[in-house]
Amino acid sequence: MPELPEVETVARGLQGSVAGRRILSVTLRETDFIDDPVAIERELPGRQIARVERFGKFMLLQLASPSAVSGPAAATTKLLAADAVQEALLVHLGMTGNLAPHFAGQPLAKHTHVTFVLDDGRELRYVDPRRFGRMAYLSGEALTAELLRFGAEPLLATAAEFSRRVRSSRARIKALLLDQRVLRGVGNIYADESLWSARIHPARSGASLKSAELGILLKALQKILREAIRMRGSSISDFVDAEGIAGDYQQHHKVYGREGEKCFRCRAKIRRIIVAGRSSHFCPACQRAPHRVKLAQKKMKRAGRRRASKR
DNA sequence: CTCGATCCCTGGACGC
DNA sequence: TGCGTCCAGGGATCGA
Repeated sequence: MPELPEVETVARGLQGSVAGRRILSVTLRETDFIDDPVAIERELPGRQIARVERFGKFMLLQLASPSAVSGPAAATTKLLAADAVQEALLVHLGMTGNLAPHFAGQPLAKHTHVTFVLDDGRELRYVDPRRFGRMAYLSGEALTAELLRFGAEPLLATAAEFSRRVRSSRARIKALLLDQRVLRGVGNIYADESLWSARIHPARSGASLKSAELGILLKALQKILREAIRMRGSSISDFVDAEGIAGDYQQHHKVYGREGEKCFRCRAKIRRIIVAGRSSHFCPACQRAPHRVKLAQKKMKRAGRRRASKR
């Protein structure tokens, strides 16, 4: 499941392997995950991939304008701000997406939905069994508007702005971490890992959190994301990067996927509950439940006893 | 505003 | 071996 570190790993790989290449032609197969397939077929052929960057969980394949001179200079032009990008192919990997170059002669993997033929005998192929991904060609104001929907980059966010966004909401912190309008790029794994690190229960409301706690949480999140990027992401299910290499960070998960195992800090059993519709892994001893969760638990226990005594 | 529910989709795990 | 069922979760959407 590609989240920020996994997408960063793929984007860096593509920046190294396909930036500067020109797209000669496009072949689409399944298109239900593409915003406007016709626009892709119309706009991409003949265009040069100037640069590949990550934006939240998206990859932005920035396109050089058709008249631009190809070559190293064009490929290394640094994009300073999202609103400076004129045209781009947005690619979201969803749960099972993979975007990687292949030699043209190689057989097509099952679920290959998009093929971009490149000018060097390779093809950039998008493979996505579940099609939870998204692909869109956007330019100008439409591109700007799309990018503005998202919150701060987690690695660049300041404690003050993070704190402001979280504390003004009564939603649960787990939901807020997953909300791409608050921070862009955090998914289920890194939300759980950072909450464990900061000893915050996933069901705490944003408004209930102290600024100091949120400062610790953001620092923890940033440290975990940087570490995960260094290890090329977490490979659970079958994530591999643009070179086909698996990540290693899953070896370092402290709570994700460890239900029933012992907490590395206090040896209590890691629990899994559903928060914000997602599996949430946490240590019940290190991450204290908010009052209303405790009340709900008591209520359930009372109900359980009533049922038992009726028989 | 925030919630849960539902849907999208396939593959892997699991029980029988 | 095969078949049915459940689950994984990022995101959109809808009604409460």
